[in-house]
Amino acid sequence: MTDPTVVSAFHFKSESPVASKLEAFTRLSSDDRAAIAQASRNVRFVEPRRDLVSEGDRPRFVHLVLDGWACRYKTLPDGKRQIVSIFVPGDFCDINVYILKHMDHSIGAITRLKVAMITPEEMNGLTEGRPRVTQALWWHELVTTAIQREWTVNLGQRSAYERLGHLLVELYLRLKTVGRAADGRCDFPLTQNDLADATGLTAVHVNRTLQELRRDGLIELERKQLHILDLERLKDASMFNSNYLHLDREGRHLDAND
Amino acid sequence: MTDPTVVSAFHFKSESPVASKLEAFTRLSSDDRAAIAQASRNVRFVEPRRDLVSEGDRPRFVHLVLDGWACRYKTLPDGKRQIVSIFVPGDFCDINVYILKHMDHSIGAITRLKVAMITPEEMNGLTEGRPRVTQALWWHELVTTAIQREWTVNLGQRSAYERLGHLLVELYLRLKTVGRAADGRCDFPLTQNDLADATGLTAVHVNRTLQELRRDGLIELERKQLHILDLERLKDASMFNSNYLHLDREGRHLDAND
DNA sequence: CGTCTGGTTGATACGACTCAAATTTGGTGG
DNA sequence: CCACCAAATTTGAGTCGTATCAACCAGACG
Repeated sequence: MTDPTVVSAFHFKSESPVASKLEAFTRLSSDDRAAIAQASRNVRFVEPRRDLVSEGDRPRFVHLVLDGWACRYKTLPDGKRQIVSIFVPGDFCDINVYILKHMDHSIGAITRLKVAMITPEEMNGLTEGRPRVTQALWWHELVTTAIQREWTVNLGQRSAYERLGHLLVELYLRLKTVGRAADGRCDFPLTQNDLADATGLTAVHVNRTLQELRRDGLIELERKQLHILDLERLKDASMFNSNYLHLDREGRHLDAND
Repeated sequence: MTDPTVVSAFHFKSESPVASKLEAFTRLSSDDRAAIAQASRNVRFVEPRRDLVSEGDRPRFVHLVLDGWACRYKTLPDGKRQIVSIFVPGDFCDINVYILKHMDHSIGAITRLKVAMITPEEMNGLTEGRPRVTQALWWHELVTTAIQREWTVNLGQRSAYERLGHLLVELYLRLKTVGRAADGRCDFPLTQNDLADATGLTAVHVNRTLQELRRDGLIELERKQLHILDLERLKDASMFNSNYLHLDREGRHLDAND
């Protein structure tokens, strides 16, 4: 279906994904950008399917995803797993977590992951005297929890078909704001098992439902590449309203594509 | 089943519910308490089933629930409604919301509601020079989003029986930390319809499932009064792990009851 | 070339939904 | 205090979406 020779053409923006993300909310000065780079110079790599943070850990760093995908998940006593969030480049894991004594969930790498480890002191240094950055980080937190609420809606009210469609649209739009998606296409490293854990479905049912989405001409998904063929139709089919992403910055450049 | 003469004996604590809640995290000085009271003097009442905040509104105040119950909800184009959070006394609605342009959800009163309307300036005045309060508010936000994550798990992985059990335990424990519950008993103004919207079930199924919980001797629920007969068994039955409420303050007084 | 992970298919079972109606409860006014 | 009404709860019968279980297949990798 998709042309297999076209592989991952979306790393063209050399720009920092964090800066891109925060600029969805506000313009940053070059000093702001430099300060962000400065705070995130302590970098660590995590191999795919390994944990970055484990439930019960005492939080010591704020993590910032520089490259790759990760997920936040919780495991129940009976072994079931729920992915509660997905992190893409530019996402902070938990600004201010270090206030808590213990992590109540784990964070795992989906792909090979490049993350910045930021100490509380570095976070303070970053925000001190930079109200724009401080506000942008606040905005980031608010959007993160708005996404969490939308996931609650997704699981509570939408059918399997709508749930998957909604998740695909969300991830596509989030990747787009950090320059990792365009023209309906993006990398998509989640397995059907991951999708199942994120949507509260079984992998078997995810498989059949993805086939339906393909059959309806809404998506192509092959070899870890997602192609949304008709974003508007997919949005409608999944009752997607992007207001919860809060991308409506005043004076924001409106992209013609969508 | 329950003795109908025992009605709502849980308003015995005259203490401010906010202070109680924040003290689950840290000790407050009398100045801290006074400042909180000062910031929350602008009070408004909302009648049951009326909206306090509507989707699309520009946020202007931080709201603080002083008395009564409320819920955050989202409505889908097809008319379905998902309750994504429940607010009980002592809960802030959205610290820092005013950063966003528009609300992406509504907040509705379940009972008659007494809320404080706090301006951004008053919030600043409250936190300025009061690191303990600032930290406590941060903690409040972190716990609120941890609860949101747990709801995602609840909807994604738990059966109807577990979901309802989990929700009842959570609300009981939250009420207990603000002195509105004890001995397994608390006010419980949610209708079965509300429970359905919160758990992603239908009201009919909620009804049948509550009957199961009663039949198993786990709860009594009548006339807006909940009585959890055996908290430990109910926790087990619903795979409840309270770590996400982050009530593990160092040196915290341990209540013998549970 | 064998192994492994991820994806696909088929048959069957069950939890939760739907629709429809009856019953109980709580509030209101006469 | 009772009659009435609307809201909330309860019950029953039938259906459907998604889970379960069990194979099988394809490509990636060492």
